Amino acid sequence: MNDSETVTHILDLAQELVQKRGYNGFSYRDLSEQIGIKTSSIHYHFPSKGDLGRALVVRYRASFQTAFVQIDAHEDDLRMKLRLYVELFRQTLEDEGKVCLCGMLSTDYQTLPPPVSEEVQRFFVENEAWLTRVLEEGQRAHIFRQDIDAAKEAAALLAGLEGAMMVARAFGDVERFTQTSSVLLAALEA
Amino acid sequence: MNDSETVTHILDLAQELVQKRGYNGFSYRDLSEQIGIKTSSIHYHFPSKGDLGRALVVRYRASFQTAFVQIDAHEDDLRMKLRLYVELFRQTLEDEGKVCLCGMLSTDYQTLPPPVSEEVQRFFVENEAWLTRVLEEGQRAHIFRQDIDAAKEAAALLAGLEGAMMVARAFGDVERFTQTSSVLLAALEA
DNA sequence: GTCTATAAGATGATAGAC
DNA sequence: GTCTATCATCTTATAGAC
Repeated sequence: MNDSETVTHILDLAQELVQKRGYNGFSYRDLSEQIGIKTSSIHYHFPSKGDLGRALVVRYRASFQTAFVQIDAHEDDLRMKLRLYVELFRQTLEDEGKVCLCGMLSTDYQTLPPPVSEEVQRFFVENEAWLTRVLEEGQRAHIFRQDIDAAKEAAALLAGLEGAMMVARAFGDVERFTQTSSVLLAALEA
Repeated sequence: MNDSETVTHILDLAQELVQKRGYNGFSYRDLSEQIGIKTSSIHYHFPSKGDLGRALVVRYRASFQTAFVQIDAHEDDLRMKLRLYVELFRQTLEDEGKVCLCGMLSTDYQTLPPPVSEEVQRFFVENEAWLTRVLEEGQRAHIFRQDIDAAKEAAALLAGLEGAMMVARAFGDVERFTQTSSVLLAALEA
C-alpha cells in the first residue's frame, strides 16, 4: 500500500471526514462524490472500510512521530516543547473544527474493526511515551513539579487535550481549547 | 412526552447504545430487536431519531441535576463533593465500558440534528457551573489553590474527565481513568 | 486503475389495519 | 399503541468489462 496520488487523495479526505464526523459518519460514497471517482475504485485501493481506517491511523501515527522528531531537533526548552505539542492539536481544531483522529476513533471504539482499534491504542501509547520523556527531563531540570508521576501526568495531559477538543468544538470555540490547555500545562509547573 | 414503561425502556436502551457505540452507531432496528417491539412502534413514540436523541440528553441532564442536589444535600466536604462527582463517571465506565452520553455526542457533534446538539451544549454549561461553584467555595475555604480561575479550572476538569473516559475505554482499563482523575483533582490542591 | 452493473442488507421513515 | 407492509435511500462490497 504505497501512496499514489489517488491513494493520498482518498486518505486525506477520509481523515478529514473521520475528524469531523467520526468513523460511522462517513461512507465510501462521500469519498466517491468529493474525489470524483467511483466507490468501486476506492474499494480497489482499500478493499474494506477497516483497511482504510487502519491505513488512516498508521499514517496519522507516523505524522506524530515526525512531529516529535522535529520538536526534539529544533527546540530545547522543555516548556516550549509541550506548547508546540499542544499547538498541533490547536491547529487541527482551528482547521474547520476537526478533532484528533484518534480521539474521534476512541469514541467509535466499540464499533471499530480490531485492526483499527489496535492502531488507535498504539497512538495513545506513543504519545504518552513522548510526553513522559519530556516531563521526566523537565523534572530532572527542576522545571516541572517533583512530586508528580511523569507517566500519569502525561496520560492526564493527553486525556485533557482530547477532551478539550471535543468540548471546544461543541461550542464552536477554539479559545475554550486554548484556555483548558493552559490550565493543564500550568498544573505541571514547579 | 411522559414516560410510559415502553418509553422508559426505549430511552434506557438507546442511552446505553449511544454511550457504547455513538449516535451513528445504533439504529431503530437495534432498539426494536432488543426490546421486542417493531421499529414503527418506536417511531410512534419518537417520530424521528433527532426526537429520540433530544429526549435522551434532556433526561441525562436532569439526572445530573438530581445528582448535584443529592451531593450538595448530603456532603459538606468540598474535596469529597468532587470525588463523588468523579465517581459518577467512573461507575459509568465500569458499567460495560460506557462513557458519558454527552462526551459521546460531542464527537458526533457535526452530524447531530440541532435540537440535540443544543442540549449537549447545555449539559457542559450546567456541569461547569456546578463545578465552578464548588471550586469557588473551596477557594474561599482555602482548600483549593488561590491562584486559579475557578471557571477555567472547572472546564479543564470536565474536559479531562471526558477525555480520560475515552482513552481508558480504548485500553479497556478503568484504572486508567481513576489515575487520571486523581491527577486532575490533585492539581486543584492548595 | 477505473468503470458499469449489481447485490444483499441496513436505515430512517410512513400509511393504514387492528 | 402496536402491528404489517412498504418506501426510497444508503452502505459496504464484488464481478467483470475496458
